[in-house]
This record gives sequence, C-alpha cells and structure tokens, in this order.
Amino acid sequence: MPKISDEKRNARRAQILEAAWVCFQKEGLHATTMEDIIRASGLSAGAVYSYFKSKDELIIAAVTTSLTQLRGLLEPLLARDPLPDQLIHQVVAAVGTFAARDKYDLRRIALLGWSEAQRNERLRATMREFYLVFRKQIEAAATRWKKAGVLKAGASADDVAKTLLSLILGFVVQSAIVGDVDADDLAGGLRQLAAGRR
Amino acid sequence: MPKISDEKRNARRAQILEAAWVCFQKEGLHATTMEDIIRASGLSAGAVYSYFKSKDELIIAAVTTSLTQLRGLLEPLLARDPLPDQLIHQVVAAVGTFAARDKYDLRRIALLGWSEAQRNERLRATMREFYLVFRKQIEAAATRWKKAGVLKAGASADDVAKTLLSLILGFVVQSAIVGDVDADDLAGGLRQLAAGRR
Amino acid sequence: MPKISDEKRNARRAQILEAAWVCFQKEGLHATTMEDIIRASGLSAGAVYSYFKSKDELIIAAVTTSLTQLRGLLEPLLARDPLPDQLIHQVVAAVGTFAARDKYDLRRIALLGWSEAQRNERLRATMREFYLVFRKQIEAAATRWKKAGVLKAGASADDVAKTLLSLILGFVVQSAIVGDVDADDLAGGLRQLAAGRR
Amino acid sequence: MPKISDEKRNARRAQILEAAWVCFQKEGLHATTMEDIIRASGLSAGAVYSYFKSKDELIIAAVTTSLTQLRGLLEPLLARDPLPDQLIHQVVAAVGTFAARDKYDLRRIALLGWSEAQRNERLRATMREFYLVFRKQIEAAATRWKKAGVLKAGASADDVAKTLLSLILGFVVQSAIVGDVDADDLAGGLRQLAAGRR
DNA sequence: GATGAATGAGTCTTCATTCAT
DNA sequence: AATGAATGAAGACTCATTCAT
Repeated sequence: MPKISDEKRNARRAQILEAAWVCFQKEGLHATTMEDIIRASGLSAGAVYSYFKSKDELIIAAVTTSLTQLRGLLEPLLARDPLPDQLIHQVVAAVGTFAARDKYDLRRIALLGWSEAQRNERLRATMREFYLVFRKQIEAAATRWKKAGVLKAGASADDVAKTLLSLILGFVVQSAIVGDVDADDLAGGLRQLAAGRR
Repeated sequence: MPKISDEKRNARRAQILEAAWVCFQKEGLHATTMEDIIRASGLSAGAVYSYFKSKDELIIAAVTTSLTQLRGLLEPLLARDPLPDQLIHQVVAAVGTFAARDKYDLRRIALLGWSEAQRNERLRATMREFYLVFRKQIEAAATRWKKAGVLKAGASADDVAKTLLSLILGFVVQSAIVGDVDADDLAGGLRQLAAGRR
Repeated sequence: MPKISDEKRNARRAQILEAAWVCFQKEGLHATTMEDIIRASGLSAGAVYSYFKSKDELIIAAVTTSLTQLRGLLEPLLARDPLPDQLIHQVVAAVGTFAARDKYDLRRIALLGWSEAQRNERLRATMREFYLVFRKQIEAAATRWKKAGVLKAGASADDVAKTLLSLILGFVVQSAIVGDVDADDLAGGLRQLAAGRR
Repeated sequence: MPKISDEKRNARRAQILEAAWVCFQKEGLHATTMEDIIRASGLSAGAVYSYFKSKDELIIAAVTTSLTQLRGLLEPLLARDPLPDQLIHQVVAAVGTFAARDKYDLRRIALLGWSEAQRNERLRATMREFYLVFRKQIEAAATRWKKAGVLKAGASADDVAKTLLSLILGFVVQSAIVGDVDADDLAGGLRQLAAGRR
C-alpha cells in the first residue's frame, strides 16, 4: 500500500483512541487488554502498534485527548463572563452532558486518569498543567468579579479559584460514585451558602 | 497445631492490610502484585491467602478499612456543630493531616478507590453507602444552620450538603493532582464567595 | 511446598540447563524458544523462570557451564606435561569425545557461544577470560618445553601458546563444519611440519 | 514500467547485501530484523523482497558472497607458492586486513556463519564445499613442499593441510574472542615449533 | 496451621511477509 | 515496478492462586 494521507492517518488514530476509551471505561485502564482494544478498533495488533508504540503511550494519548476535548468545552463558558454560581452551573452541566453519551463519559475518564496519574509521572505533569491553566482562568474571572463588585475588594482571587475548582472536581467524583447530583443542585447550594448571613 | 487467638488473627489481618496499602499507594491497585504485598507483610503466600481469599477481597477490605478510618476522623468534627466554612476547614485539614504521613495518604487511597469502584460493583456499593451517609450528616448540619439562621429558611439542606461534599471531594483531587491547596484556601474562598453582595 | 533443599535446587537448575542445551544444539540459541526449553525440561514456565530470570540469563548460564566443564576436561591434560603434539592430540581427542555424545557436543556449543559473544558483552568477557587463562597455561607448558630443550631457548612461549590455541580452536570449527578431522590428523600434521628441514 | 537493466539489478542486490552485512555484524543474524536491513538499504520492503524472497535467502546470499570474496583474497596467495609459515602469515594478514574495515569484518561474519550453519543445511553444505576446496589447495601446496624437500617425503599432505587450515580458522576465533593475536605471532609460533629438536 | 515452589493461562509486543494501490 | 501499511502468528515473560510437604 502506498503512503497514506495525513487525514487518513489521523482518522485511524482517532479510531483507535475511541476504541481504547470504550474499553477503558468498561474495564478500567489496567484491566483492559491490548487485545480488547485491538478487537474494538477493528484493526490488527500490528496496525495498532504502528500508531501507538505501547499500551502506556495509548493511555497517555487517550487521557490527553480527553483533556483537550474538555478544554474545548470549558473555554467558551469562561469567555461568557458568568457569575460564580452561573459558572458552576454551566461547567457542571457541560460535563454532565458529555457524561450522558454512553461511549464517552468524561467523569469516568477523569477518575481513571487521576488514579493513573499517581504512578505515571508524565501523565501527572500533563494533568497538573491542564488544571493549573484552568484554575488560572477561573482566577481571572474572580478578578473580574472583584472589579464588578461581585466579590469584596479584598477577596483572594486565588482562593476563590481553588474553591470553585474543588467544587467542579468534586462534582465529578460525587456524580460518578454517589450519583444524584446535578448542575442545579450545586449552583443552588452555592447560592444558598452565599445568601446566608454571616 | 493449636488455634490462633482472635486477637492474633486481627493483628495479622491489620498487618497484611497495612502492607497492602503501602504497596497500593506506591504502585496503584493493579500494578501491585500479590507477591509485593506478601513480601511487604513479612508473611508467606499461604498465610496471606488464609486471611484474604483473593486479591480482590484484599482490595475491598483495604478500601473499606480506609473508609472506616475516615469515618472515625470525620464524625467528631460534625458533632462539634461547626459553621459551613469551619466544617470545610476542619475536614480538609483532617484529610490533609492524614496525607502528611508517608505510609498512609488518604487522598491517594481515595483516588485509587474511586477508579476501582468503576468496575467493581461491590466496592462501588460500599463507597456509595459511605458517602451517602456522610452527605446525610452534612445535611443534618445544614438543617441546624437553617434553624440557627446561618442559612435562609427556604434553603435546601440537601443542595447545601451536596455542595459541601463536592468541595471536600474536590479538595482531595485538587490537592493530589495539582497541589498547592490547603484548608485555609478553601475555607477562605468559601467565605469570600459568601461575603460578596449578590 | 516447604523450602526445597539446596541439593534439589541445584538438580533442578542442572535439569533446566541440560534441557536448554539439547534445544540450543538442535535449533541454535535464538531459534530455540523458551517454550521449547520449558517443554524439554518437563517443568512449567513459571518454574523455569524462577531459576533463570530471562532467556539471556539462561544462555549465559548454559555457555558458562559448558566452559566450566571444558576446563575440567583440559586441566588434567596440561598437568601431565605433554609434548606439543601430544598436547594437541589429547586436547583434540578430549573435545572429540565430548562431541560424540548426542546430547552434548562441545563443538556445537562453542560455535553458538562464539557467535552470541559478538553481541553479548557479558558473555564475551566470560569467554575471553576463559580462553586467556587456558592460553596462559599453554604458555607455561611452552616455558617448560624451552627448559627441557624441546623448544629453542630463544623461542617465544607466548607465540607458541597462541599458535597451539589456534590449532585447537580451529579444530573445533573444522570438525563441525567440514568434518573428517581427528586428533591423529592434527598431531601428525604438526609433527610433520616440525620434522621438515628448514 | 520499463524493465530494469541487469546492471542496475546487480547493483541493487549488492546494495542490499551490503546493508544486510552491516546489520548482521552489529546485531547478529537473528537479532537483525528485515526492517533493519530495509532501512539500512534505503529501499522499500517490497523492493528488498523482490530481490531476496526471504530472510533466509538473504542470509545465505550474504554468507555465500563473503565466502566468494574470501576466495578472491586467498587464491592469489596460494598461487605464489609460499612456505608453510609464509602461507599462514599471508592468509592471516589478509583476513586481518579485511577485519580492520569497520563495515566488513570477515572474522565476525565467519563466526555468525558457522553458528548458523549448524541449523541450516543449505548453508552448511555451501560452507563445507568452500573449506574443502581451500583445504585441497593447501594440500596441493603441501605436495609441492614435499617435492621441494620442505617436508619429508613420507609426510601426509592431507594431514598438513588439515593442520594449517585449523591454524587459520583458529586464528579467526582467537582474534575475535580473545584478541591480541596477529600474523607474526602465528607464523613465528609455527616456526618455533618446527625449529625445536625432536 | 504454615510454607513457598510450582502452575499455566494470559499479557504485551515483535516482525517476516504480503498485497492493495 | 515500487511502495509501505497492514497482518497475525508467535515469542518472552508475569502473576494470582494452589497444594504437597
């Protein structure tokens, strides 16, 4: 076969990555065998290995791809300059939407990725970087909130960003493990905590 | 040979469980081999298998034990009837304290457990139950806050509980993956979000 | 099973090593699969791997063992203080005797080992050391020959040793590849070369 | 497409063979992959396979080619009608010269070929034939030495040939594995063995 | 009760070879 | 003729679990 076009190469990569995710979500990162992925991708072992040179490589690529998709989902939301509870509502709703698809649940992916990051230096660095950037973006929003008078002038934009990020990450866990949480719950809960007199 | 005393049996179980956790934290649940645990426990393969009849059993026992320890840590805090930001501060600080020990980091354990719960029905049920109970306890606190006028009368205690639980779970993730968050940050952030005018 | 005795352990090792040699001689070092060896040894994969932690380890052990056996064969010969052509005759005859056994042909083993030594640093060092020691021993014999007047006083014991070692190593090759050479041929040839007038 | 000229075909064959040798010497016959050779040759997989229909074919062709080159090197030496020690000196020096080139070391090639010949019938036959012819040529020289009075009249030309061939083959081994041998050493050693009184 | 050697199914990965384009 | 992507059988090695002693 003659040289394959870049387009086709990328399509094949995506095809393998998708097959990998289907398996990873069903079985977890380690319990998924390369044979599972190979079968799910419809290709041969050799073909899969010509695109990803090891299972580890495939895991990293899969997680990284998810992170990239997640970024594409979140950035437009932040750009709309929402209020804190609106931000939570929109982000959580967006993640939940992704979760609804049966083949691609961002929450499960996140949980697997976090676990793997503990023993995979490279993966940990990639994830850390991603969340750090996201936190910075929330911090920028918090600074705007201060200017707009939504937050007090003396508030720490950094602490607010850490708090909101925790809320979002915690939603992922709570929704995957406990269930029965949605965007309205968290946005509402946050609003009520804020509305209380202190 | 004479039967071993119950006391001794429990001590052995604890010894194995501790060895398992040391390994699990270092290598992850799946990358840890039974031999790793056997060596770390100082016992023989047969001995370990006489206490836990499979690796899966051991994983479940290990996670359950952690959860029990965590409960012992959290319940006294709730009993003190703290305000929302105090609750967050105390819980997060408690988890962080546990994290400081090099052999036993609750955060890492949690991350591994959540990941495993995806494919392990039994583990998921155990964890779900635990978090559900904890959420109920927070909800009870929220109801008290309403009575005390800390929250508005119409506030949903359930939503507030979900929100605070998210905050706590999210701390675990953020602190394990991104780092650079502590109890003061989150308690402060929450206070500032609450203090803003709306 | 309780701890195995050292004696038994060594017997098992020898059993595996022997199985390995039978396969290596039939198929060559690389074409022999671990499964071949495992089947030939009558043990399980795990058992074989508990004695030798990789195929490479097994190859090195096998070659080293052969070298040790060879040493046991050659040293007594040198101790008898033979004349040059007697030395050649005895060494070559000894190697040939070993070659006659169907399961263990030192010549084939040597050829495989030399080939492997090209790309295996550790093996090369082991072999080099062995042949170097043997050459030194021949050199010592040559020095005795000078004292006894068999060689001229000005002769280089070192060069004589190199020459005789070449003769022996070359016999191994010639006999394995071309065939039709034996101890009498070489001892005779050497005598005739020496007997010619110059 | 137009047929390729014979000249070009032969050049291509030579190009592939040379690439193969470079790889074989670096990695050994079995550890070298077809991809290694394909890459080193600068051609495509299909192209290489159109010249040699299997790896085995390539191995045989490579060894045979080396043998042919070796013959071209040795025949002129024998034609000069040297004395025994001169013959050894010249042959060994010639092989050593070839060995000095970094891409083409006849000694390493020989060692690999001998090893492979053990399990490759066809290769063994080719090599056997080659060495047999060479031995015959030495035998012819020995017959001339008898006529010239260099050897005694009753000497066995056959045994002398076997002895000298062993010396040469042994040089190859000794120089590849132990090192520190050259033409002068062996020619000198042989002369000293001959000069001793018996 | 305890031991740890042994098992063997299952994993990841490679690589000689083919054949659609 | 030439290309190089794809194939898939086979190889080295691991590891949860058992059971003879």
